[in-house]
Amino acid sequence: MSTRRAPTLEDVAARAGVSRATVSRVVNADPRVRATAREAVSRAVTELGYRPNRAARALVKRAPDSVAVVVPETDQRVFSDPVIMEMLRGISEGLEETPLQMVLVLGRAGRDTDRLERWLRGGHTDGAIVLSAHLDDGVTSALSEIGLPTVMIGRPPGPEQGLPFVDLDNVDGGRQATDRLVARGCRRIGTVAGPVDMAASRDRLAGWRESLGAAGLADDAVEHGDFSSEGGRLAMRRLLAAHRDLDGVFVASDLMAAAAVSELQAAGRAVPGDVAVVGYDDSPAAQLTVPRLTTVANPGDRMAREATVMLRELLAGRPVSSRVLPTHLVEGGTA
Amino acid sequence: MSTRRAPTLEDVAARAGVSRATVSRVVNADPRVRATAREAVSRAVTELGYRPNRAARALVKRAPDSVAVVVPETDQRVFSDPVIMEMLRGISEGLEETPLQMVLVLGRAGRDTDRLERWLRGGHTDGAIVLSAHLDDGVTSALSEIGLPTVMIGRPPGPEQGLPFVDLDNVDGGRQATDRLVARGCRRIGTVAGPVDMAASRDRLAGWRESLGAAGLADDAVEHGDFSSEGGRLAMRRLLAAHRDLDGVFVASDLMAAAAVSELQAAGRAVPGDVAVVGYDDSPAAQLTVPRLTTVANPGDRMAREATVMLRELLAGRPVSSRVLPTHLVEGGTA
DNA sequence: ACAGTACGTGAGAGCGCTCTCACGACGCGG
DNA sequence: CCGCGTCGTGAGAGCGCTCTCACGTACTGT
Repeated sequence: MSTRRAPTLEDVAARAGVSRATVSRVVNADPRVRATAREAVSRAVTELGYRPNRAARALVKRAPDSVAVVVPETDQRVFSDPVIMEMLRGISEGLEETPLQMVLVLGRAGRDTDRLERWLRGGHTDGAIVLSAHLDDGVTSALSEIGLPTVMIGRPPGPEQGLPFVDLDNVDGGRQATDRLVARGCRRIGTVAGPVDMAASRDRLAGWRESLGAAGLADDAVEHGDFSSEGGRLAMRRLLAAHRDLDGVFVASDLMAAAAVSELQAAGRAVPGDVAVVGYDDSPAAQLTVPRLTTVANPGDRMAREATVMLRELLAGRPVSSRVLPTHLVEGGTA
Repeated sequence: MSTRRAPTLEDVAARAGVSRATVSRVVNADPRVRATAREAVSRAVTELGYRPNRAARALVKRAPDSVAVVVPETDQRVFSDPVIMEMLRGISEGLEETPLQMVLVLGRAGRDTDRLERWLRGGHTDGAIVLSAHLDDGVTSALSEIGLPTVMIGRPPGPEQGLPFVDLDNVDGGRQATDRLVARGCRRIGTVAGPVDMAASRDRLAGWRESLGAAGLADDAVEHGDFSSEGGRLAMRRLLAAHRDLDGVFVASDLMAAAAVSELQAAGRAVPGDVAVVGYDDSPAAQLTVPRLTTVANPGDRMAREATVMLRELLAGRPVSSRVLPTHLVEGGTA
């Protein structure tokens, strides 16, 4: 019943009748080992159930082996955000072919910042990817100070910390969405924007303004939602109450857009007949609406994947610069 | 510009004028070091920016240092499930005070099972926690075969693999919800159940049946939804069409319940006046409804936290048995 | 005054692995 | 038949850390 020591290279070597070095070569697929020796080793490995000790290996080859994925779980919003999961998947896929492990670090800014910072300083990982949908929470400044190779997903709000980021072009996304409404002939275009403290919301709103400005239309019909379904419904209701002549609306998230569409229909407006709607995210869940939402692609997984590429560059000692990925409109039936 | 070697214990020792052992003691907060020595070391540590090498440390103290958190991302459903995030947070919190790192492993069953299994066999971590909201995907059997200390969150559907699990008492939850409707005087009670392939849905449905059976009421008003808002709305619509005399509904998730409430209201039924509704999850997002949902607590974070406790027992070599945590009704205004 | 007992410290042996280096056994051309 | 290159292999030196053990040194009690 004693938990017997795990077999080591030494044990395998003894069993196979070769030296440690040879076993190491076989395990690491070094070609210059005679076939007979290789087989003997392989047999010994399986017989003993040998598994290389990760720590020992990491100790000697000083290569990076793990990256922290920091999710500053600031509030309930992030929490229910499917995009977070999508990004995690993107990172996971981007790291798939590398020996890098993805160490998840959750923490609520404010409450956990100290702990988080201490942990990051602890040198547990060789790099970090920060999902920063939010206002600066102290973590980013800590990271840039520590000097840990870091990539931010989503342009950090507030002053630049000098950390490279990947982001999607939310300004252009908002513009494309609104351009579509304009091109359709809408003259009175409102927007259900996202939370004011998120860079993505602000950018989409800016894009909406730019498009309207270029078209010479008014840009005063704005209501903010919290990116949730219910928030979208309420914002749409307020928007409609304040501007009864609305014939087009850009809603800054699909979840909100789906709710907005049903709110409009409940109010007796045909979509897109009376009011055209463009959403944002191209999220699968919100594509169940009838008619299917016209929306803007917002591939969080691609962004995340890009972040892993950048981080690997950093780990290799090469400098990287921030990237802003293009978005595009996804055709649907609501605009 | 050469990437100079990171400072080691040796360097710190030299700078502080003590031995490696003393530095090690200071770093590890060993009390038996004279204050003066301790200060000298601390100073040297900060001056040099010394950070202990995790690999070396792990090599010598053969203590477990990381656990895999396997999220079998089977389909879109999990993806948008806020409960997953809640569980991740619970695990994160449960591991907070331990040296264990949380290594996230995402993988879609089927497509990624091989890769996942290979990875798990690779011995990258010392244990695993599996978020198993789904039908068996091969990962669990692999884990029980490998012998890696593992705890499942959510009772695995299908045959027991001998792996310990934590779960919430969904049968009792369904029963409590329905008992409430019965106690309120409802005589014609339907349910919007969850997906048929999930243990949690099946258990809640079973609880609903038990309660109705005990009360001598019919249990034929059943519709299934996919746990999404839209799915709940549609299921409610079908349920109402099939059973116009409904005076009570147990909806197996808050997201669906919120949609069901608005669907009922749209159909001209007062809630809870004409039809009483009980949801499930006590999710913050779905608590925004007016009136506030009467629902069943479903603390994923507590379950996850319990899983970390169990895993730590396993890692310490002690046997553990599965646990089913109690749930309770949360008062609201819809029943 | 001396043994006994802390207590703080340093020397040094590993932990399991990789990797360089050297060495013997070949095969080749001259 | 000798020198040379090639190939497969083993010996052994670390990687950075922890931890045991032994050794002062400074207290106690008698």
